[in-house]
Amino acid sequence: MGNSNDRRQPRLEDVAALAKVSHQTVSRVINNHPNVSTATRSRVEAAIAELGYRRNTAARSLVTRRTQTIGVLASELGQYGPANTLLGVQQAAREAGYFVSIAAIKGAGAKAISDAVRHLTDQGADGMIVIVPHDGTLQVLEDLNLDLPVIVVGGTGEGRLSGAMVDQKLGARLAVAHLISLGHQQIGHVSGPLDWVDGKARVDGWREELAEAGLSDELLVEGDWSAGSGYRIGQQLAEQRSATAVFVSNDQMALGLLRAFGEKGIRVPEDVSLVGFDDQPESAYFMPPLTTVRQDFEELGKRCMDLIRAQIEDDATSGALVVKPELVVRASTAPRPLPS
Amino acid sequence: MGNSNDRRQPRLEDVAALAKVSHQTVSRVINNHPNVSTATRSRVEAAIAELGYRRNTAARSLVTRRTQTIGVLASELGQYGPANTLLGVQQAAREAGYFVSIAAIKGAGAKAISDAVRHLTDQGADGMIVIVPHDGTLQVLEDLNLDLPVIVVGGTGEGRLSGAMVDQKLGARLAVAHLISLGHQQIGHVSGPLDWVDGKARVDGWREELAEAGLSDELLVEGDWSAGSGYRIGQQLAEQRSATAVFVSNDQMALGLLRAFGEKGIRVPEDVSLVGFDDQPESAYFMPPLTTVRQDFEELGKRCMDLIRAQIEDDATSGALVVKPELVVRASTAPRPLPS
DNA sequence: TGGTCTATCGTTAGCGCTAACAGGATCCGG
DNA sequence: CCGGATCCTGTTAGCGCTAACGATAGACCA
Repeated sequence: MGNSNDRRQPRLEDVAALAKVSHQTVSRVINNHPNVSTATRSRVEAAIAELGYRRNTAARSLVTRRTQTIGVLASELGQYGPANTLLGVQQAAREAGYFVSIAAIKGAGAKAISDAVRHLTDQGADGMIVIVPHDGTLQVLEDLNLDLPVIVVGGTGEGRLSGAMVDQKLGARLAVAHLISLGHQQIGHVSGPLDWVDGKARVDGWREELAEAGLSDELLVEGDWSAGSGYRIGQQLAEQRSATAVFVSNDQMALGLLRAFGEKGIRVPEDVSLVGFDDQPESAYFMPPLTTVRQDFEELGKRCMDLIRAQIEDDATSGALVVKPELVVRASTAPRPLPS
Repeated sequence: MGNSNDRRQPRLEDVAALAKVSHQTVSRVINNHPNVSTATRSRVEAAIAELGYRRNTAARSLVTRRTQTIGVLASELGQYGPANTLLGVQQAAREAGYFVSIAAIKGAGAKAISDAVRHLTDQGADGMIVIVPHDGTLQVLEDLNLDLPVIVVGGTGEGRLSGAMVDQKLGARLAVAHLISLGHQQIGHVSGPLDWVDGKARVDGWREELAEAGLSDELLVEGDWSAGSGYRIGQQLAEQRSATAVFVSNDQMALGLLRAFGEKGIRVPEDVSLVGFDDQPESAYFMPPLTTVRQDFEELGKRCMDLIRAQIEDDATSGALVVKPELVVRASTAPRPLPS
């Protein structure tokens, strides 16, 4: 069907020949250089369209020393948050004419990270976005001392590595404030791993809000983000029965708690109120539907892309770095039960 | 710290000078050409190590006309299945020395698809893996008439587009056979959208297994994969009370059904048995823990990568294309309740 | 009218690499 | 001791593009 001539893809030269100009003029048209007359410009554009010319990225990269590629270093890509952040990055990247190359890692070992980083730099990535929200990662990255722009999703801004983030502390405070407003006084927290930046930030938010209300922050248990850990912790909490409300650091663990409570005959929200974090699509269909804190991961990804583009292109402008989370009240929270 | 001289990255020439050979010999060492003496090879390798030389991908691509990049076209990347498939692809790719570039699309419009494809080909991808399990996608892709290897995840093998797949029909039959073995005779099915290849295949499996057992296949309702659709359908089914068991085409919808049934006072599994599909990590913590069909998405991704590599490198060998699913029995299925 | 300036276009070189060929050394059988 | 085969290495050209500079023509002012 496609009448392919000898040469596979047309080159600048071919377009130039057809438009009766030099290949350099064609290059100028493509790159929107100013000094091209309207007449030749349209003649060239016609030739480009006729031949279906597409610029060869490798050749361009070779001379410009830019690959127009953003490397994304990610772990836990199977999870809702990271996957959607990647989605946001990708969308913003494509709109800006960048390619997105990914390197996934399992765990957060120094070698795994440096291997992945090397993989991305081997490809000549112009910048790197890191979606590995583990404390250790930041250290490893700093030690690698890379000479390309690096943006860390959820980066704290401390050290050299900056990034965009959802205001985790605020999210936690929203959740706790909601519980307090319902009259709860014993408010526990099932946290994520404390060596994850987000996990720690949510603990801090929980603490601060409690402190301001003069409430105790003793009921803290550390989970590992998984529903399984939520389940095990839920079983413990069910035994103790010390809290009337629990702020859980993500929706999966909240699901685990829900099941553990259900098995022990503890009703949610009648006996204990529960607030999660993330607002995955499924959370609205838990039993009961989960009150939780929504994070806009896609927006987060977009902001990161904007940031790194600003760094690469040396553009001073850049949008807000902090995305605001939002409390979504559903049916897993209720006023504090009367002490009986 | 890093004593960076004038030139940013060392080139072949620099290595050659240090090792006192020609740049071509260095190239031979890097590419493992046979005709290099052991002495010079080790001398070159030492020089490479000393300078920290890394081959320039753009330059190599320019001359070899290979980018060592696999483009992944994906939709629904936020979902468990696609995200984990991507993970598998990425792992296998990195091991094989390939880069993975992604293009995500929303929906399955012809324009969105062709834009994404163009984006990937613009980068010079050597091959493309498509994780858009929508019927229409296949047609659009065929019409684009691409001249690079394309592998479709879950591809049926019909038409020109081949791919690796999990045996969906088998998975459905496993689920239904399990229900039949428990004595159920009215076995309904909540399917995915019927214009999705996987959705249709699971319907077929459900039908076939029922037919072999001489049971009716009238109880079919079409969902849209979301928990919300499962919830709405569950409400309907609760009214009808015609089935004693339901095979649901994915775990999210099963979650929706679970909640609808719970609200209507229908107990699972005492009144109705439920089987899902996918086995997401959370499914073990549903109430009750969900019996479901496990798919190994990562393995699927790996197989696809193997396949496309074989096509690119013109290697005849290739592993099995069909990944076997596996029934995971938990607590959402029980023997048929005695008719009362 | 002549000179300078500007807008437009062409020519040349080179980014870093691999393919293709060329050349020298070594080895072997006759 | 010589011809060719074999192994190793170097030289040359070119992949497709952009940057830098050169060249030309018209505009504009003194």
